Amino acid sequence: MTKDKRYQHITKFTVAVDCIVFGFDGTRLKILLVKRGLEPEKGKWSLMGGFVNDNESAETAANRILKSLTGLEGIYLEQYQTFSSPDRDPVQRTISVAYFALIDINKYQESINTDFEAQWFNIKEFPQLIFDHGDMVHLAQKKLQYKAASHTILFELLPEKFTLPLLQSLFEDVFDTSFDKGNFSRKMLSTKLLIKQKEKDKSNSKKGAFYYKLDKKHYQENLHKILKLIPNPNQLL
Amino acid sequence: MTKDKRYQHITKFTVAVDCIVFGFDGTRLKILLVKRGLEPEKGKWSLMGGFVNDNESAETAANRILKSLTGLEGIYLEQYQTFSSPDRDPVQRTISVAYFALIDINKYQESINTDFEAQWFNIKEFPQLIFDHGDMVHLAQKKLQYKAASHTILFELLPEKFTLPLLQSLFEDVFDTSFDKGNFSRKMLSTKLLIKQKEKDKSNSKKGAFYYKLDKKHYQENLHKILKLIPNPNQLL
DNA sequence: ACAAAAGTGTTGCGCCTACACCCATGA
DNA sequence: TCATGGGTGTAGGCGCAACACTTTTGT
Repeated sequence: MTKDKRYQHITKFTVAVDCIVFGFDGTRLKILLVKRGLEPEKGKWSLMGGFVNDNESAETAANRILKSLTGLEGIYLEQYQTFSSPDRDPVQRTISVAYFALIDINKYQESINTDFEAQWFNIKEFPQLIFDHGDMVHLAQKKLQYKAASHTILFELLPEKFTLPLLQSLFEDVFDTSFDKGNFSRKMLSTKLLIKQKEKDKSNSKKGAFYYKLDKKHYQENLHKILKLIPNPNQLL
Repeated sequence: MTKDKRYQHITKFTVAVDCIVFGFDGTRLKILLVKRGLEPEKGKWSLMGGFVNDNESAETAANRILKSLTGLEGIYLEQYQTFSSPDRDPVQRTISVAYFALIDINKYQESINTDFEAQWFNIKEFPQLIFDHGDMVHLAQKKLQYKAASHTILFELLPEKFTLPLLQSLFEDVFDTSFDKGNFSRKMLSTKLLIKQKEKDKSNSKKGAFYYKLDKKHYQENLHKILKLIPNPNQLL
C-alpha cells in the first residue's frame, strides 16, 4: 500500500481555485462576487474561480485569476482551506483550493474587467451562492478575523492615505464590535507602523482627521509578528 | 472564461494526502515517519500519505490512512496547507493536501501496524525526506505552535492521566523555551480543564506529582476559545 | 538530615480599559 | 458660540512574571 504500487490506478481530479475577495468601501466589509454566465446554475452568484492549469501551482492560478478579474497584481492572498467533499460540484468531481484576497477597493474600481458582471456585497448580506461557496465565504470571514486579530493585514484593504477613524471603522466592521477611540488610536500608533501626513480629511468633521500612510518598510518587517490588536479575541474560531 | 466553457479541456491531477503525525514521549516532541518500500526514492523516509479515492474527501482519506498506520480512529486532525507546485513530485504531477495529526504515543504503541516500517523522530532531528516533505514538516511545526499558543490542542498528545510537570515539559519542547513552574501551573489550573486525581506519579521525584485528567466535557466546550497560554507569542509565524 | 522536585504565596510592574477632558472648525 | 467629531490625559485595576518560600519523601 505504498504510493508507488498505486500510481497506476489512482483517480484523477480536476482542481480549482476559488477566491474570496475582500474590500472595504469606507463603511462596510465587502466581498466581490461574479455572475455565472452558463449552465448549470446560470445567473446565480458565485466566487471568482477557475481551474489550475498544467504547469502552474494553485497560488499561480489564483494570482492569474485575480488579475483577469481585477487587473491587479501583487494582491495579498492567503490559502486557507481546501474543499474536497465528493459531491460539492454536481457536474464533475472537483477539488477546490480556497484563498482569501485583500484589495484596495479603489484600485479595483480603476481596472475592473466588466466581462464577469462582478459586484460587491456586504459580507453580512451576500446572496445565495452556488455549490459550497457559501461555506467558503463563512470560513474565509472567520479566518480573516482570526488572522487580523493578531496580524496587521487589514491595511491591505485601505487606500494609501487613510485616517485613524477610517481604520477604526474597518476594524469595527470586521470584528462586529466597537472600540474606544482613544485606546484604538494609541494601540495603532504604538505599532510605529503609521506615518502622520500633513493633510487632513475634513469630509466627516469640521476639525478634520489627519491622514496616515503605512510605513512600508516597517510593515514588511513586522508582517510575521503578532500584536494584540483586539481586546477580547475569544470566540474567534 | 467562466468555469463551464472550460470543463471540457481541463487538466486533471492526482490528489494525495500527507500527514504529519505528532507524538510526545514524555520528553520530546516527535514525528512519525515511514520508510518508502519502492522506487523512486526507495529506502528514504517520508511522511505517511496516500491518494484520495474516488468517493471520499481529503479528510476521509486522511483518516483512512492514519487508521491503516496506527489502528486508531478519531485522531485529532487539522488540514493546514495544500501543496501544489508543478514539480513537487518528480514521478507524476500530484497535489497534496497536508494535515497534521496529534496522537497519544502510548495508544499508538499498542496498535502499531508493522507493515510501514514506521519510526519516531525528534522534530528537531528528522532525516532528509522525499519530495517537499521536509517543507511540510517545518510548516506543520509552525502551525502547531501557532494554534497551540492559544488553543488547548496539546492535550491530544498526552495519555489520559498526566502530571503538571509533564504538561509543562510538553509545552516547553513545543515552544522551545522554558516556563516558570508556578505561573505555568496556575495558568493551566485556571482553565478549569483539569481534574485532580488522588494518585501521584513518583517516578520523577520523592514528593510525587499529582495526576490530572482532562475534563472532557469542559474541554469540548472550550475547544474554540482562545486562551493566553504562551507568554510571548511573538515571532510565531 | 538533606537533596530534589512539587507546589504555594507574594509583590511589583506594566498594560489596558474606561472615561473625562480639550481641540479645531464649519455653520 | 455651539455642535460635532478628532484627539489627549489619566487613574484604577487586573494580570502576569519573577522569585522566595514551603512541602513531601526517598535515601
